[in-house]
Amino acid sequence: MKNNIKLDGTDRKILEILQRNSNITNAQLAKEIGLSPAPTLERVNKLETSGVIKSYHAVIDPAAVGLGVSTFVMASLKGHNKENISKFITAIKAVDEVVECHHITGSGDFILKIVCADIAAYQQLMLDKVSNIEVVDSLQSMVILSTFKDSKSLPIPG
Amino acid sequence: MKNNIKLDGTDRKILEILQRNSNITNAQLAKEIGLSPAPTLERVNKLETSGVIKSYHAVIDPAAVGLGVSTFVMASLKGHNKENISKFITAIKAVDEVVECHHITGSGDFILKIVCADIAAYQQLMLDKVSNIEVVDSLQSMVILSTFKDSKSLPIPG
DNA sequence: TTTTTGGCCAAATTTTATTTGGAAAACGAA
DNA sequence: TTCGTTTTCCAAATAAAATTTGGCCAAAAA
Repeated sequence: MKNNIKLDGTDRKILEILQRNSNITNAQLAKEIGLSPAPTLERVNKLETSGVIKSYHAVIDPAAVGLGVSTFVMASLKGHNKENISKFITAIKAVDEVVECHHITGSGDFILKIVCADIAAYQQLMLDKVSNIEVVDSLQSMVILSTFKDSKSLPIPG
Repeated sequence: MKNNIKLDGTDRKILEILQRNSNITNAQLAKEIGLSPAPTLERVNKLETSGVIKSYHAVIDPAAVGLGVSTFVMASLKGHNKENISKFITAIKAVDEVVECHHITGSGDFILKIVCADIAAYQQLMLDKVSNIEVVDSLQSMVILSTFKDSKSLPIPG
């Protein structure tokens, strides 16, 4: 649903809270925004069906499940035409370890975020599943040494 | 809690499902993993208190709330010493529009992800809040043209 | 001014989470 | 193997939460 929904201050409060913690009960949410549960729920439902809220997710600790290496990779393609881009995207979508893929301005064409177990697994992955893609020209990896901020909250404009 | 928790196949199924959709009911989750609700809930609670599941979040559509510009920014600092890094991080953490900040290997020192309303707001933000930071040497922006993959699911190793 | 609309609340109802007690399987030690 | 211990599970009862309902009130439209 792509209604041009109008958000008021209460809606923005709801969005801020649910971005920070979506496991809050409706009753608690209602208290925090200063409404009773019924209209609170109605607003949340409207935000969901209108597409403002897209989805809800658990965030897991990568280290706790054996994922020790995260990287950003800048990828350039051999040609910048639609067909090559399409081939690249199709190939990338099939790789679970590639958790993000953005088309960007600047020297590279794409930036990827990749998560895997360790450096050995990373090397194997790049060789087998990324360098491999025929339309890929060059790749430049940046390994994440540590993450200082990873906010799940977008800054909703006033 | 940082117990060295052992995950079995059922735990991994739970994590996969909750990463994809954390709004599922416990009863439905139980059905999908092939257990009854009681042990399912017990497992989820254990995953939460052991720190494997860190948090739960709603994801909102940036465009729907008036956020039209997302970028990655590579930032180099004037010196790579602890004090400068610390100053940079403190400054960056105070900027809501900077949703991610990672220390990386390679030419730049940090990569940031920034989200804001439009190019004008982005320029203003960079001038006022980022270029400004005294320890910042150089900045290179990459504007996201489109996003083809933004998975909220980490690939949990078998 | 009257009507309509939208947003709200309190309370009833339905659904879901959570607890409980105990059965079966898995495991370890003797 | 055998006995005790621990772990994991289930069904059913209970508690908590979501959701629906009906109606009130205020703001906007006619």
